[in-house]
Amino acid sequence: MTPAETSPFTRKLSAFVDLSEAELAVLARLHGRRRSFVAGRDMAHQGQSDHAAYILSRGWVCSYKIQPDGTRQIVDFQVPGDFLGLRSVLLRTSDHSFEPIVDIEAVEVLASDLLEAFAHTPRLAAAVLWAASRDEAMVVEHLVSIGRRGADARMAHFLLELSSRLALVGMGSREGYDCPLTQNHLADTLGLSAVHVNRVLRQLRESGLVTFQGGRVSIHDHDRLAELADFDPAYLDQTGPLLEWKGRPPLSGRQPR
Amino acid sequence: MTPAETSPFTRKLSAFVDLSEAELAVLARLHGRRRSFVAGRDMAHQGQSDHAAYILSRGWVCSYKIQPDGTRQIVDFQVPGDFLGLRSVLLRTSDHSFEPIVDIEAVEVLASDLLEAFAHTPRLAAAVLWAASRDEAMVVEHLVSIGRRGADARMAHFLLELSSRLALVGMGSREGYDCPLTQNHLADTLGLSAVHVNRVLRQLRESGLVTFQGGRVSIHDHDRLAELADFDPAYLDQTGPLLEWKGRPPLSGRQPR
DNA sequence: CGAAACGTTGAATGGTTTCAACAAGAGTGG
DNA sequence: CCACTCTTGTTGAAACCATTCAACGTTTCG
Repeated sequence: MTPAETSPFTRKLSAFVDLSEAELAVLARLHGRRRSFVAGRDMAHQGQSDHAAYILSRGWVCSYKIQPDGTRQIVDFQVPGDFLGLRSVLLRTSDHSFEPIVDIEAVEVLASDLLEAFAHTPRLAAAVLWAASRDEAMVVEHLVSIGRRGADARMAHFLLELSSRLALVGMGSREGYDCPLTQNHLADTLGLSAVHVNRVLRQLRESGLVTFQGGRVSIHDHDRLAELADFDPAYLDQTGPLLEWKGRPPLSGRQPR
Repeated sequence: MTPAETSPFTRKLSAFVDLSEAELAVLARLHGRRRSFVAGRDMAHQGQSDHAAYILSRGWVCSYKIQPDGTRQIVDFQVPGDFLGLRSVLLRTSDHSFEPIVDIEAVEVLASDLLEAFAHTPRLAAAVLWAASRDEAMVVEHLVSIGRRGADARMAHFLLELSSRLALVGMGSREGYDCPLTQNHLADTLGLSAVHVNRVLRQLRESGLVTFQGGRVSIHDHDRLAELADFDPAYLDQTGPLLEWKGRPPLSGRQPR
């Protein structure tokens, strides 16, 4: 399989864990029914338990929580190659909602198939567990961002994180990437008002750091941006899971860049 | 075993999952070497990989991240009965540091023992996984708090969450609990300055909602406090993990209060 | 074409931080 | 035992960052 044919999901896992032919085959068989969802309409509601999990193949999704007063906080985003609702499947609880940012395509993964695959291919289980752990690390970094960084650093950090994530699945580079988010999405993500997001973006643009316009993020000065954001991609680049699985040798990861 | 003899950890798990005698026995055997740590000195440093996990039996710990500019963000707290460094063990990565708030006592859990127990007692694995998932839900709620709640609501929410968690292991009630945190801890937790924490506490006290003084949290008006905080304990009270483990019947949880 | 969502900008308001000063208690060493 | 320091808590005043309100331009879409 050439890289062009591999799914973003396979591509992401392969970047960190050397999977064997057999394991790749199990991964391929895992892919079930293709499903589409239209932008804006929720996929699952807060509290509702939906037993389906998906691997996102095209489009962007955000997961968020709404408060009684109407304000919302976006917890994180899923881009192609990311798991969606993994915890809902494993634990039958879904404590937040999912909204497709644009029309999306996803492959359904049945809980039974997943557990079956895990049982036969422990390294695959470890790889998926690693991906879940990486997601959690992103939420923690998000928490730090909102708690202890100013609005400009928050924005810079967020845009850089997206850059790294998208580059991993071949959807962007150090120079920039396409991004379907509105300023409202950014506001709900960063804990700011939409108005202030606009001002911060202007300031970053006028400083020659980044431009966020017309669905495109153009990074003009990656280094100064990373410095402003205090961005250390270590939490994204961790060498794969070193979990030893009952006597088997630990998974070998590739060297992070 | 009478409740008085059970460890806080067992007590916590039992509150959500009906464990059999055999499973309880495995749990008890899991308990390894007792270790103590003194207040203030870090248990493990950011980035350093320490393969030990612990179950906290006495005292409080916080996990946090420090930024280059010296500010820190506390991600969450561990109280008796909580796991400590579970992810470090499973994935050999530790992306934040642990600081004992007071002198603590913890039981070491070896990764090998844990995986062994999981293999023989899948329901135990599910129970621990459930606990980990609950921790993650708390981090998400924390994120929402910092992102979308005012300082007073944040404080109220945090104090109420602690109340629920401590009540579960018999260390507090609706009326209050002992709390060794300083106002600095609160500030680093809630993303506020220490000075402002002081003002917020005064305001809450003068409104007759809650008093935080001399290592004691006294909740005077639980209902009004919960309303201010927009506190919905659902994310803490979830009925246990419903994970079906390869054909076995799902775990039965007790009814949440 | 009209409506609705998104983006943009100014001015006023306000929540939070910073700076500064001081009080109280704990721990330290002379 | 006392001075000394360090941490924690407390309060006031000024400065600042971010929000709110309001108005308007632009684009999209039915």
